[in-house]
Amino acid sequence: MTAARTLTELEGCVLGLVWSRGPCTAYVVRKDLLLSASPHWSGSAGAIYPLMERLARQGLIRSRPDATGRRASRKYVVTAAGLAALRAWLGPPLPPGVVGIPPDPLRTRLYFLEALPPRSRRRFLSESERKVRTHLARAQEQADRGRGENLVTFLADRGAVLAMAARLEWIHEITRHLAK
Amino acid sequence: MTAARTLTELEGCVLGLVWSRGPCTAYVVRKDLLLSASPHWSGSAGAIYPLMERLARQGLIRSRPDATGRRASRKYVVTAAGLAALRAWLGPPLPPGVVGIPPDPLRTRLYFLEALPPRSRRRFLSESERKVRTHLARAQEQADRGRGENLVTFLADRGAVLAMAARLEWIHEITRHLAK
DNA sequence: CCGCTCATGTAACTGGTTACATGATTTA
DNA sequence: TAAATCATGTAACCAGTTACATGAGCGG
Repeated sequence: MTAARTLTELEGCVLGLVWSRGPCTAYVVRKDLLLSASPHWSGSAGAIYPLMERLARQGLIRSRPDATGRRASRKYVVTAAGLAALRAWLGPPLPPGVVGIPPDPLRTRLYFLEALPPRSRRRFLSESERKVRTHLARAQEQADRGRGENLVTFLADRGAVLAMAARLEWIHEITRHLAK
Repeated sequence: MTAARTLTELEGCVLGLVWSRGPCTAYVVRKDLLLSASPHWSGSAGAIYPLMERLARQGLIRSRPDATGRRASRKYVVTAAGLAALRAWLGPPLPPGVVGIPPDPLRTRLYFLEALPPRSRRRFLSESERKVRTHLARAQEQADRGRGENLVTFLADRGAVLAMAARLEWIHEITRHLAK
């Protein structure tokens, strides 16, 4: 257990997943990320396995060999130090990177919309509209599915729904302004 | 000019900035990122200078020595190949990473809210509310400032405003549900 | 002239991606 | 039993961060 570093987003998230899943393998955590509604979480093996070793070496999670399978496998649990680190990562206090304007690759691109010829511009907007609408519907389904289960998870999923709904409204606003 | 890779978000953004600023130094680009409303763009020198060299080596931007100063300095412009690469990066087509649910570190944390003791939970929410509100106001100001200038820039800034407004609404929703 | 900020970098480090390897388990 | 998928990794690479260096111009 070396000196406490500040956790990256992925580290904090993985620590949180191990906390919420109880004793679980690295693959369970990985799957959660792979199946996440947001494409942001890649859940690549090359990220997860070394990361969890790292957390274990720092004493934030502990592993014991998994008896059930024939193959080498370990189940992880969060230690007391791990819970403290998770809480510190969660905040409060909430740093600017957490509460400030979040990144949005679609917004980033929009700043340079005029670099596209008019025809592509229109296609950019119509395709955005269509695809964002689709992803919004998917987010809505996910939230509805988890409605009865865990309230906090449902509320977190609602965040994605509201974010996508706002994005869709925004695209409509843009289209109106640029149609003239 | 080696074979075309797909650009990273930062590369695409920098290419776009050089395109929109006309001939400009690396520092001008860097400043734009440093002064950006979103904490996502760090604009660290160690990222920008090598990145722009990279783009130059690929023939996407071209530099000529800047005559005005005594010190070594170069101004960059986008080449024809650079404009093509910029347009390809902008899309359409828009990949899932661009139109899908964007990352939000606050939402990520919310999934694990129950790992906090009740008192911290309430502080987490009240601090979120307060800080998101502040950042929303700042985003609003930025949009208002650019209102008369460039329409597209204004509309892009509006995206940040709407995203933050949605976040604020979301926090209120959470607070209502958890107060009971 | 001294110190401060501007401006242009560089070097070391590191977290995450991509691609590969491989044994175990299931399915056709 | 052959093929596909599950599950657990590993190795090379790379983009971006942190921290440092350094000269130019400017305000006192």
